[in-house]
Amino acid sequence: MIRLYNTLTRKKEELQTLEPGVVKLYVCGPTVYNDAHVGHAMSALVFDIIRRYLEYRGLDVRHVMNYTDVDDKIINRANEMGIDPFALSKKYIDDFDQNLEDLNILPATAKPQVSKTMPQIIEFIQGLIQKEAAYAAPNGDVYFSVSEDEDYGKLSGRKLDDMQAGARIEVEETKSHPMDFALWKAAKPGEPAWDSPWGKGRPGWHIECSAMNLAELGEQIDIHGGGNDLIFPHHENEIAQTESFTGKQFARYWMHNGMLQLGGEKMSKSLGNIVSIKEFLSKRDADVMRMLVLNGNYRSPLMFNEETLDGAEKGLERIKSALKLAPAAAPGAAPEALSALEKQTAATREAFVAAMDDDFNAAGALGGIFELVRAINAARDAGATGEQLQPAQDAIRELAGVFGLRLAEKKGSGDADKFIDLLLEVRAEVRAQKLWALSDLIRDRLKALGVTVEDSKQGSTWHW
RNA sequence: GGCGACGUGGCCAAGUGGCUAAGGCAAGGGUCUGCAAAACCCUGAUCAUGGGUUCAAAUCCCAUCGUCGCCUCCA
Repeated sequence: MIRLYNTLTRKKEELQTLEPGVVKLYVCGPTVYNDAHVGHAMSALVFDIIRRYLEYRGLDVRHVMNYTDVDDKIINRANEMGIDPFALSKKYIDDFDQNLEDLNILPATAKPQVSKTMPQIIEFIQGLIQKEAAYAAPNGDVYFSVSEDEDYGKLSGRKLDDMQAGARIEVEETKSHPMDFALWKAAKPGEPAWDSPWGKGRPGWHIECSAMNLAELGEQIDIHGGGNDLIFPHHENEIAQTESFTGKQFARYWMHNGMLQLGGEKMSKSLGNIVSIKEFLSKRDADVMRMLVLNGNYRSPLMFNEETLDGAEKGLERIKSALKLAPAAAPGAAPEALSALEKQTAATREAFVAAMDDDFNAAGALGGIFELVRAINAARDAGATGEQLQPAQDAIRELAGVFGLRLAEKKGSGDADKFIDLLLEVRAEVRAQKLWALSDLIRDRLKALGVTVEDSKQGSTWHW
């Protein structure tokens, strides 16, 4: 039984899907006007891990992630750069797709864009007007009427009366309630615009997700996800729109990831404390970012700094250490040692599922994996053969695979490999003659170049 | 000011009523090694603070302090 924390009810609930064996998952994607940063990566990783786990548990996941490609920021930036807004958004959509691939994130099964969903958006707005949940203002704007919505505020736990007190002073005259939000914005000169019953214009931010959800997944979905900074107003408004339109419950479960913290505050474009995904990947392996996410709780803030990244990277190395082969001459481990390894393998598998079933507790599941790592390394030290280690190592690969970890060996510039091999061959001769000073010099100089040499009775190995 | 989440060893963090409070990183000691590295073994927290409920609380309730997010665009 899979349980997950539902923002709507503030409780963990059992996952019961609308259709047996199928999970309809919608995750809010980025507004594409700039390089995506590691905060976006966190969100994408969280839901990738969730998706992979649901699939591991035998569920068919229909995963939709949208691109917001019509927006003030895109238009402004394109104008600044003197280029077409669609050329700009296209570039950043391609970039983001590449970022996701580099991070080993499975592509969504559908990736709708606002600019390609315009008829459905207009139809949606018309429907809301017909139901008197929305109204067109004289200037060509269309607003959603929050006071017509009985349970507005249920996701974020806000009440309209409370919010009015803090509402901005400069309320637009055309709104009948200060909290009403735009479904359609009348075109201003120089902006991309589409024809509509209310004149030329473009959609507001929230309506696109409601319309794309409806178009891709239908009136009701299982899980709606996104960063917790979207709870209000974005997700609140999505609920208001869709439920007013369909008269049915929209998403059954709302899942929100915590914010990535850089220097004690949320990483965001507006604060300017950004590390782009591209920049991150030029310095560290994609697995490191994933480890960082796995070691935390997806709902909590995630500390992103050199110390936590180093910890994640070392932890990753530790998991990889379990995959090292047994020496060819291994004599075989004693029966007690082998049964301990078998026991731990089974225990780790069991702990993994138990932890992940409980609101995707990856950190707990990871703990079990590390215990198996220790058991494997201990068995190898105790003389286990490759064949004896195999089942446990397969379990590591399998479970790490569910997490989306690649566990690939670090790669240097491939051309150097055969020269390093050659150097170590020569060094082996030097060592045979017990010329330790020279042997150590080679090892130290290689270390300075990023190559780590490890000596053992069976010979020397190296890695980047 | 309002709403929400949270505060576990130096750092990251699991655990939400009851066996010895997981695990990773860092640190120290040891085994192995010519020396290192890797691996393995060993060492440390009574759970922000103060009350309360209970036979029993890190785990429930109240208060205080602190951190973060949202209330404007944001993953």
